[in-house]
Amino acid sequence: MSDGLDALRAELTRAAQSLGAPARTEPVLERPRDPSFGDWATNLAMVLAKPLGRKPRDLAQEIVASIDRQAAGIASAEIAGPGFINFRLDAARVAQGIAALVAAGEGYGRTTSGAGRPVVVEFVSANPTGPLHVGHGRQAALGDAISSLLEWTGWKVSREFYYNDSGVQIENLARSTLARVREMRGEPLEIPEGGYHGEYIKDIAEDFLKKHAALAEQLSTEQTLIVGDIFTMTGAGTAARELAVEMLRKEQDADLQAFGVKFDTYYLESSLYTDGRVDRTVAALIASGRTYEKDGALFLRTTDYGDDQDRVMRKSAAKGGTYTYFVPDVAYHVTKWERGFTRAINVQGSDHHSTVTRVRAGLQALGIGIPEGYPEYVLHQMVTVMMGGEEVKISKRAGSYVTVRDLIEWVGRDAVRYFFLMRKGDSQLSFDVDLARSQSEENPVYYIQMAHARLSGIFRVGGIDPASVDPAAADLSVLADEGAARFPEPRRRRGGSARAAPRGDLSPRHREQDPPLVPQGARAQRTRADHARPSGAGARCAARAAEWTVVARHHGA
RNA sequence: GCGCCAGUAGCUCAGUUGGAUAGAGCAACAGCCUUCUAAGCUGUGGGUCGGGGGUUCGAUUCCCUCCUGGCGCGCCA
Repeated sequence: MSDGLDALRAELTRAAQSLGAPARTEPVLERPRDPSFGDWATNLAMVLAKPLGRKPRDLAQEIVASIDRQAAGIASAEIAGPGFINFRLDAARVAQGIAALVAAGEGYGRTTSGAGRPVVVEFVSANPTGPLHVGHGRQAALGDAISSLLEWTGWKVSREFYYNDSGVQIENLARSTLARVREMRGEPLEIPEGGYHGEYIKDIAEDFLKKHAALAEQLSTEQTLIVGDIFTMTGAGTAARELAVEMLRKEQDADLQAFGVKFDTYYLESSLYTDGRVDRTVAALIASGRTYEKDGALFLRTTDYGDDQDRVMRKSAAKGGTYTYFVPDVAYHVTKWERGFTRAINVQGSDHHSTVTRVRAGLQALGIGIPEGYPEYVLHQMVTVMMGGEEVKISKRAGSYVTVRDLIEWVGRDAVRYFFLMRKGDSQLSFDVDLARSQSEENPVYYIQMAHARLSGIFRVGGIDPASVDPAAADLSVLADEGAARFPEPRRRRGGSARAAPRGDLSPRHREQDPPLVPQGARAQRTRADHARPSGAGARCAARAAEWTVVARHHGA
């Protein structure tokens, strides 16, 4: 998409070339720190000073003299500071941008830079061992926003959820369920070590009693509870596991639906075992010569790829002889590559950051042409939930942690998503439930909602249908602040001082300086009225709403 | 002890590839408004950019070091 500055760039490039600049010189345009300097600025003269061996300000003089203002679409060019050149855009050019914005409607700002290339974004990827917690919520918000941004810029995005439905956690889930079943049959409750204490396990146990009465009967007379991993457990263990995983997957799906997140694909870790991919991956890694056996365990030389120690792939017989977590994860990422995803992004909590090196090392050791930085990781810091000035840690249903569902019930879906995107992932996030619920200007969500409500109110009172406004018939030159036309670039706030206000600011203070309103037909008149009458409040609302939207998207990136 | 992330106004946070006088919201203070939704409007004050070195014409930004907080350092996931 053109940002309307191509003509200016072309003029600058031409001017630079005529001064003898290196062939690949590309003029960089940026927003001046202080809007009173102008709309755009370039440091071109300073960049050229060194290669040309001349003073920046002299070069700036010649560049300015050389530019064809008409062709570049600018009203003025001024030299400032050590050699910056400040530009003011031509009002007609700005109006063109606004007309283009209105014409493009909701599609404004879309680009095709992704060129339809495939990318898989993996996020949430919870164990099916309980309801989603707040960390999953942050991932869901981030992952979904990243996916939307990629779609917006022309990528073919697949949102993927990886189910860790194998391994020790699932064994614990099955054992916890059976412990609850026995409790319901009158035996003392003994939740196994590493087991799950949440209320939801009781629901599963109840279902188990209904569907597997015979197994439950048998269970109560057994002296020893099931042993072995998910591949060797039988009878009640298998039944409990299958039932629990099924119920919890349904529950997680319901949570995600309530959160408004939809996945394109769900990938089951267990399938990597059943279809032989894990074994094939291990065989390929052994064949690569990057593995060795020690103390009865199989190691991968991850230190060859920057890890601080080699990692166990297959545990020794004494520890069960199973594969460690990252082995199926490597096999899983091979499938992403083989499914044609030349780009893969994983959204995870920073508590998993130690797996990054391991997975990448495994993929490199395979030597099948996967790039070194594959997959990309977006790691986010931890979330704490605050209510009444204190940290909340307990959820009624999950027991030991606050769930996504809790947050949605407390403050609503949109507010939850907004609060998760409000901070960049690198920062720890304190989720203030009271703030998210409050109807005050301190709550950004409420602020945005009010902006929309007030704008709608203005149209309603004015008896105007916004859709009926024809920008082609309107005098857009009254809208000389080009801020809105620069979407999706994050808008720089213009500060509170009068000096900083751009030309044609629609605040009351500036209105009297605006050009007189000359009717050009009823429609045009109404269009101006739409924008001019609300003046300070309306324009500011719109600008702020746009800012928040852009800021939210920006943070999502 | 090692690795990753963070530390910017009273509070919560932005700050793009190294660039001009480091910004916003809220809070504080002053003035104004009481006809369109008062989320009032306008203005003012407020900073050793965690500390100290270094590179550079120029550092919140890059490098080194120290301090503080979070997370991770398992044949757990």
